[in-house]
Amino acid sequence: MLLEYTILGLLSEKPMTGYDLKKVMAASSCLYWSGNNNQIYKALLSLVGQGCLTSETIHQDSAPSKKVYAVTDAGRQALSAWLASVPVEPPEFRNPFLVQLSLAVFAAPGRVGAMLTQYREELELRQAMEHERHRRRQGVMSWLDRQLFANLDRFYQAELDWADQALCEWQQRSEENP
Amino acid sequence: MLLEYTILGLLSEKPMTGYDLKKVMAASSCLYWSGNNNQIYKALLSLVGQGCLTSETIHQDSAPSKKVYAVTDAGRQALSAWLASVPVEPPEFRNPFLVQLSLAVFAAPGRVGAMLTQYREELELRQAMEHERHRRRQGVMSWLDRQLFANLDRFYQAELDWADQALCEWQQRSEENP
DNA sequence: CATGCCATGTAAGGCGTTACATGATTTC
DNA sequence: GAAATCATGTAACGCCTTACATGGCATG
Repeated sequence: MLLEYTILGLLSEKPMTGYDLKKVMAASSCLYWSGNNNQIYKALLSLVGQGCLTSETIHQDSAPSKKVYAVTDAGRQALSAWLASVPVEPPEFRNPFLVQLSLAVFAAPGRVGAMLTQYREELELRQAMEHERHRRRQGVMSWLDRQLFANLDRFYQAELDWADQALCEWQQRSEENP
Repeated sequence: MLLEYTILGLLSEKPMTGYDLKKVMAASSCLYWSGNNNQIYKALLSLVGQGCLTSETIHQDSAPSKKVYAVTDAGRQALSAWLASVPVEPPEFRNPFLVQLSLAVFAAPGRVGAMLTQYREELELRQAMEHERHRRRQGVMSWLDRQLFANLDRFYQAELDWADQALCEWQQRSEENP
């Protein structure tokens, strides 16, 4: 559902092919789908069937033919009707590391410190990658882009702060109960 | 995979039935599976097949028979081998609200303010629920429990702070470009 | 000569969810 | 008398992922 409306939204800005959509999704940090063919091409077909999109086939000489999709009035209406009706959804925060950590505390306490350190490093790496992406686009960031970046950055920062404190408390605990 | 090892971990603390596991998962905030029958009973069967669990059927007079599962030595070994070998996994943060917001900025800018406010309220509610759970268990919280709570709380707080700032910046922007 | 990009699509399967089915006992 | 708890399991389905298939063109 969300994916279909997302496609509708992306195509509202400018008509695109399925291949373009795939790249946009892969490049975005908030569009969390993998951007795989199966979903995108099926969704496009479905949206055309619902009258929300039109498709125009363009033949190219030095590349395979492509289908450019554009949003219809019905599509624009469907999108805004949906936006007006859906309740805001809560974020879902799935952290397999927390599960791993819980298991380790009982089954391999010796590894807890190393795991926390590794987690920290992983987070720092990802945060740095996001910062790099941000740096490169400086100047061409819209209000929305800035908010999306800020959201992700706060998330990473919160996790990093947590990891620091958890590691600190773990070391204290290890000294007390050796 | 993770689910199976999680079950192994939970049963390491004490033998339980599938029904018990379901309740433990539903009660946990870091065990993000819905705790549905289909997965749990299948996983238990699979783990028995792998020799990681034994099951003992217990007949009860005033309730249906139940199967109590316990971890074998092979199971304990499999768990610690896995813990020693898996790399720490990064958190996956899927926030459908960010997608909704992105769409709204273009397709329904008039709703953006209300959406941010609603998101804030939703977050506050969930944070309050977590605090309540925390308050009730005060005193019986292990180091791990405290860390898991702290992690979730930092997450909510980061989102709340973000929402505040986004709302503030949105209102400023609205005044500048009316 | 290999790799990668452009571009569309299909196939197979894993993971996860809700809902269904059963049936006795306890609680309001 | 209705609803929840205990307890195990099945069925159907949706979502999402990887991998496969095709084939020309460009780049190193």
